[in-house]
Amino acid sequence: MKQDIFQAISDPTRRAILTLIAIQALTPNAMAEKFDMTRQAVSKHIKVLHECELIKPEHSGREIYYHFNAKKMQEFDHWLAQFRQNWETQFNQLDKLLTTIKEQK
Amino acid sequence: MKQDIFQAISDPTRRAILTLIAIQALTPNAMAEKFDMTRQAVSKHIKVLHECELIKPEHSGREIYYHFNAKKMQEFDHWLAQFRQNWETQFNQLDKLLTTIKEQK
DNA sequence: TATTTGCGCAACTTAAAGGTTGCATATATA
DNA sequence: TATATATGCAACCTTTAAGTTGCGCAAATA
Repeated sequence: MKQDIFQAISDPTRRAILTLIAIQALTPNAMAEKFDMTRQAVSKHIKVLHECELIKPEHSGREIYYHFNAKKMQEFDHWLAQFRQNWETQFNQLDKLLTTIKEQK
Repeated sequence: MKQDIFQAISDPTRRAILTLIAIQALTPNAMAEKFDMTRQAVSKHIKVLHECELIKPEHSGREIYYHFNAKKMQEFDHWLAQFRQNWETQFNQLDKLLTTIKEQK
């Protein structure tokens, strides 16, 4: 099944993996040591992250180092962009309101 | 159950609702007309979005207009921030590589 | 070569999530 | 006041997702 990037980051364990990976590439075993679950469980999360290209494997003998794919993470940024103007507007309106209250004093 | 903002946006229907709401506040019925599902199904999505404060209700008689809460959406932006530096770095490295290749020609 | 180690795949269990229908409540309108 | 409309809540069904155990394969090592 083709994974969805939004669904991929909805899981807290996967978000933790991404945070780890963003600092340094790790093998599945290395990741599993950080979490209170079996290696296979972590491996399933890796599969999800890999399928939606949030991480990239680098083979080194029988070990696999997974790297963070920042480019893919930018898809969020693009999705968020549609709301960015929205919250800037809301804050400008808040500023106006605060200024008005100030002037009334 | 306290809803998680990441889990809330993982659903495509809820993302569509947010996109609609960001432009204009809507009632549950108005939203339901946009989707191919029952009003109750949409209502459950509204409940999820409301519990994690991504939308805010405004009562008007027997109708309820739900507004987009941009401030809450910024939580994503903050989470993304930890990766932003990361992808900027990766792109700088790409720039360096391209420059090197150019110079070799 | 025999054995250990790192990894992925498959089958299974359990919990959660998205959808439905039905019903209760509050407001608007005839 | 009687009726229609807008909404939320509860019960139920079905699918999916997260976790487990067990197994097979490839690479490193004794």
